Amino acid sequence: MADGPREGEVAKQTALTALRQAIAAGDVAPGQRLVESELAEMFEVTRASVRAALIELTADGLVERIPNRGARVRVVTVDEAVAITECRMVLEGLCAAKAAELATDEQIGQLTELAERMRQAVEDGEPLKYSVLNRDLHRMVQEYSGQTVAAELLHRLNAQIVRHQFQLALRSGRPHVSVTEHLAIVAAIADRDPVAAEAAARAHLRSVIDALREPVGGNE
Amino acid sequence: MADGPREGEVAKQTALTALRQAIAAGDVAPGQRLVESELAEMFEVTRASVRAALIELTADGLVERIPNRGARVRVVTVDEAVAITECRMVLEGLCAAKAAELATDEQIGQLTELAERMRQAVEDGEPLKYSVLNRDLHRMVQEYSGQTVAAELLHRLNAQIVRHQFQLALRSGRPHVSVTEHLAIVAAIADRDPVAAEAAARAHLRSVIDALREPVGGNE
DNA sequence: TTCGCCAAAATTGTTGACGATTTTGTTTCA
DNA sequence: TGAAACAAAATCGTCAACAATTTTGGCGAA
Repeated sequence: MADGPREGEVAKQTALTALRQAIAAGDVAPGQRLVESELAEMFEVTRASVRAALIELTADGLVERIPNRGARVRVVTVDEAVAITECRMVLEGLCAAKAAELATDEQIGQLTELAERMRQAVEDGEPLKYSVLNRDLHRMVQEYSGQTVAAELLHRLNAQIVRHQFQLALRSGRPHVSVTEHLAIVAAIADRDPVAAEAAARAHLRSVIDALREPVGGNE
Repeated sequence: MADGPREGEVAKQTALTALRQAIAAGDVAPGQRLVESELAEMFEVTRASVRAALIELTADGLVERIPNRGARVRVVTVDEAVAITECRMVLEGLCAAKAAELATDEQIGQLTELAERMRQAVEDGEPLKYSVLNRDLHRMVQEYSGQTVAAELLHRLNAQIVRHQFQLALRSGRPHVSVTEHLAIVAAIADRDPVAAEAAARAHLRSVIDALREPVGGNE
């Protein structure tokens, strides 16, 4: 559970980061009511700080606030998750294309090295490790693209669907189809081919969308 | 300038809408400091309400807030405007493609009618009218795409670059090149051709990017 | 019983005041 | 003269109390 204020941090930041983490970790169920006074006591800050944090989280799309009726963690339906992933698809496509244009040789080396580690992780049957590397790869492509605006948008969108992404990662067989798509993205960037890179990124996200739509498959 | 609180509206909403409008209308210069107590007095609300509004506007990317040092309206450089428009490019491409898939016959009728009015406005040399119709068209495509997530993202991105868009609209000759691009988008949607619609939307935004990069041309 | 009404409780919205931090202007010393 | 140290002002961050709103539970009448 969430603990008290961290030393040296201001109150609002305390509440903000604590709430963010609690939502991301699933400590608070989707749809659960977030009573300001409760949170204030829990995080050992005042209501004003909690309030400020809730307003910010609302803007981030993580919580829902109804006037005079309080806040609750927003429930993201599968349809919404699909819509969000469609946006991710085009935005990550943009990043992949720009990364193919702008990445330095050293950055491409980092990417290919990471891709190899991903392949290895799948081969060794380590889905957790693969999941971490997966996240790293997406972040790396965003960074190397130089497109901070798209990266920022993607960061927000990802925060909204952590739950769905988590569920997806648990599906058996998912890493095997996913890894080849990732390798294709890296290969296209290494080839300095923006069009192929965008196509590969979009193909990957398209496959994620299809997986989201499918009924829950067997988990490992 | 902004007036006092509107009857029946809560204080925070008052401050929020007033500030939004003031920034959009350019009543506050970019980079100008936004002192909470000043705004509170100006809008006749308390500091807490102004604070809440500023936090929300910060999340929207309209103002910048530095801890203990206050808020100021964010200045969007040309480079940032380009990056934002690149994101708009892929997102509007997505909307155009989905609109081509999902739009009803009646909605397509609305689009073609609007396109005709745009053509007419350019022919009659009414750039202001064209600008309004332009905005309407983009909104309509977003609505008909059913992609509310993308529409929401685009709404935010547009709010950040109103100043640049305004400057762009004043350039002579701009409507003439822009209108054919718009007609192409509508035509592709009417043809129910998602690929062509996306390509047309992206071509249009690509042209906007090029225009943004050019030094300020002759204004009318 | 069931519906509408009213009062009590819970919760959010607002307010003014206090404390902390940063900036600015001034003084002092090398 | 120039820079460091200090003091004062401005401004943001936090707090506890109060007001307004919504929800909940009970009561009585049809």
